[in-house]
Amino acid sequence: MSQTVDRALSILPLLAEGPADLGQVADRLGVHKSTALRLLRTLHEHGLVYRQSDQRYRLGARLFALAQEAVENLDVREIAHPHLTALNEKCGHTVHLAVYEENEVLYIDKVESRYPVRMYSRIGKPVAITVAAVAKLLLADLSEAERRAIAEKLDYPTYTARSTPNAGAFLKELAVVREQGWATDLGGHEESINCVGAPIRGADGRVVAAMSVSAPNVVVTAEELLTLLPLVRRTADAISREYSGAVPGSKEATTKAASKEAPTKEATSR
Amino acid sequence: MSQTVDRALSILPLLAEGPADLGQVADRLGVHKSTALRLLRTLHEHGLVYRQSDQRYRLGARLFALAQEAVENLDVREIAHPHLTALNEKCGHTVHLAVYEENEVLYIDKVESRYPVRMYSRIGKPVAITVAAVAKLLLADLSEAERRAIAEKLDYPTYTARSTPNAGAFLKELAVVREQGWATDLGGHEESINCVGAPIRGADGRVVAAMSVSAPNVVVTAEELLTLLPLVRRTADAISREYSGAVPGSKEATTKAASKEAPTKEATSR
DNA sequence: ATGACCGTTGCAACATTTGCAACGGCCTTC
DNA sequence: GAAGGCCGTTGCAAATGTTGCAACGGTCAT
Repeated sequence: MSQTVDRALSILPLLAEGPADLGQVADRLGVHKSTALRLLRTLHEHGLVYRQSDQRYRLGARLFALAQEAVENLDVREIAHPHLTALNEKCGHTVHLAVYEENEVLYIDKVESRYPVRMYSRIGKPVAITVAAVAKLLLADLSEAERRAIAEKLDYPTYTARSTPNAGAFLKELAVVREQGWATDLGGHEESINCVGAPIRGADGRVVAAMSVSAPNVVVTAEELLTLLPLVRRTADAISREYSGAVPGSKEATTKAASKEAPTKEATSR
Repeated sequence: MSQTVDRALSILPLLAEGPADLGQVADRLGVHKSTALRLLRTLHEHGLVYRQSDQRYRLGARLFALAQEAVENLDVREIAHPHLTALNEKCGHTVHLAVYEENEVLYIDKVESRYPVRMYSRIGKPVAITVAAVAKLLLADLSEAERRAIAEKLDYPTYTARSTPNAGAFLKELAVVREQGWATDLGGHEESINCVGAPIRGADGRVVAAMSVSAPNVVVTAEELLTLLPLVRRTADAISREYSGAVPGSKEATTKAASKEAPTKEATSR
């Protein structure tokens, strides 16, 4: 819609691939060097882009700060986190939390099977959408039209022999997941890894996030992992309750945002 | 420099505070709703902004994906290398760069005491983890639980009389290193070789790599080598700064001459 | 049903952005 | 050591893209 901004923002994914100099940026944007320079300068002023000592550009620290702030503002994550760590302490395996947004499923939290986390670097990663348990859970909650539209657009990579092969199989699987209220990924992404997952629902009953427990074959068999299902579902339900029940006030789930939002209007400065 | 882009980017930190609707964004930008709408649309197309079901805008998913990708493609070695060679030219000794990975510490770069190097044959080699300065630096940053777990599992070969003898001594040494922010290896690996090292930290303050300067006794005594410590630390800090990217608002004092940095943000029109 | 609020769109005037050409620094090459 | 090439940078005029306005349609509360 806005050409200038569009060009400027196109620089970001370009730089995410690796550092680039002015000429490269200008070329890939299809604009003059001078134009690219001005865009980069503006990005630089906002800290989204950083200039290294060899004069090449790369993504800047502010971007990470923004991403982190955004993650923290996702209140599902805030509420879920203690439950996830508790679950991890009980079963010892890796626990994931994911949300659906704009045709993507992303991990927004993770508790490693050992360490107490802080790995902000790992979260934010797009999920293997056609096979992951959390992805199935999140997509299964969409309307049939949406599900079909998305299923058609997806690629179906054959990670393993058990990967979802095509749109038809995927839609069928989603229907099953939708019906039973939980999902698995048994070696569909990596041959030796199994997952069981359950949905987290908001006050209106819609799925707002999904969680899963993952473990390698060599530690527990798929059958053993499935025995954790009740525990996983109970945890997910506990999160759901807390998530939907926490806000006594108005309509929806935007908990703390509403509290200090309304009065501010002039309060900004520079 | 570019007004349009400048406005669009100003929306991001605004949204980081919490979700906002079109009117709020327009007000705080000081522009018309229609203008704000078009900017938001462009941001939305690029996934930097997400529109929740109540029509308000939030920071979007691609922000995470970008940060994630950037982190993965961030090459410490690439950034560090010029600094390492510069240090080598100043002091003449061998300079090492190492990272921790999967219970191992590996050299990932090395500048020989003479030649400008391309000795990639040596790098990739596991480090004597119980004695090397870089190993101490990398392990010292782990959580106490992790440190202990690793210390227990390690062997403590007696390379020399000064080698770290056992887990207890190692943990104690790690505590010291963690506290003082630098490390040494005085004849712990080879009787006649001394090292001083310093950590390289990422944007979140965690140690992502470690560097050290090594020299044989016959060239410089341990005391003389220690006089290089400030230089080593300064180099490591410079690499850290460059690795994490610049801080947005303030001035930056990274490398050589900050020749023409004058144009502050006041230069804008109106 | 009425009014208010909010997001959205087409349009014309305007300001902003764009590409160009030229400069200066740095490095390699002859 | 000079010549040539490469890269980032700047001022300028043309023109393209952006802006604010006014009006529309939808939703919600009165």
